[in-house]
Amino acid sequence: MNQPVEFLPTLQDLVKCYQAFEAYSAANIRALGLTPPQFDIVATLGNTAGMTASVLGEKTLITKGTLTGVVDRLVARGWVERAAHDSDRRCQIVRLTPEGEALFAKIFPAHMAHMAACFAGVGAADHARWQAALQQMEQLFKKETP
Amino acid sequence: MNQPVEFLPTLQDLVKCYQAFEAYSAANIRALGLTPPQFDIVATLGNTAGMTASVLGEKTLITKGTLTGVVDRLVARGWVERAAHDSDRRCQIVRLTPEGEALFAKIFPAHMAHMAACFAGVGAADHARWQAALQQMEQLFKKETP
DNA sequence: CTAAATTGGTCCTAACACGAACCAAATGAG
DNA sequence: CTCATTTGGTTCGTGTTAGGACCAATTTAG
Repeated sequence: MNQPVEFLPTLQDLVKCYQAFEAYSAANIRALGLTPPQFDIVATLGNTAGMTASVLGEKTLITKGTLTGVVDRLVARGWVERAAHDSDRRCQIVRLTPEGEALFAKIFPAHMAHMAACFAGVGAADHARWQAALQQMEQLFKKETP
Repeated sequence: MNQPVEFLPTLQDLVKCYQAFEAYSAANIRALGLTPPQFDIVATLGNTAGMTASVLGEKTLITKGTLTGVVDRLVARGWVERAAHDSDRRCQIVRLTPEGEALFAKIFPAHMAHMAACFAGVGAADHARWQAALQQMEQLFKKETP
């Protein structure tokens, strides 16, 4: 263990890369009038018939306690609604309202275009390399997580 | 614009990789008794004579409004103190107390060891590939950020 | 079938994030 | 020198976050 910091530059690059992405993406989402978690939920619900809150939490990686509040604010703005589940009375189906669908149709393509601008001129080989690297690193952390 | 989602898997992998790291790291930091931002600040101040709040904010990527509160809590726990700047009366020097230095000496190596466990068996070539990939991607976002 | 364990959501607390408004000190232009 | 601008920090409002306590509905074990 003579070089305890050999991996630090790798981690610093990971953090800097992620934060650069996050800053770039979040600025546009806020300009579109919502917060990143709100966009995440609207994008996940778009073009679906809705899903239970727990499934929505899994897809968006938002914990259930947080999800309640985020969905509350989207309901208050009229973009999302809760409905009862047919067979399991514990479940809440969360889905977009017609206004929410209209919002999705407007902002989702806009945000995709904003992100696509970053990747102009990037080829499939680059994507393959990056995805391989990221997936390898992800496994490093997951294999140590109990 | 026929393939508007070609880059999406890359972004999803970035997010998943970062969140796997964050979850693994944060769990250990909380087990050590502080929050990730608090650890960040203690680690940044460790083995220094202190620095102004604005420099500390730049190094830790914590905005100044947030920094006030995080430093407040560290001061309340006796690990950090504020001192006047010699020549500029607007500045606050933030630095570790002796108790803060002792904390740093205890938890910083512990957390490094915890992170090093993930990278057992990873060679320099892997680090080089990953760092290159992350730096390339970071530039994609930075060059589009005004 | 009844009791225990699990699951789905909500509520609570402490902490963080960001931006904007604000104040005091320092710097600049005239 | 004097006023306008910039800089360093604090404060405030809204929203996000994790985790835990909690409750009701469901499933499992015996």
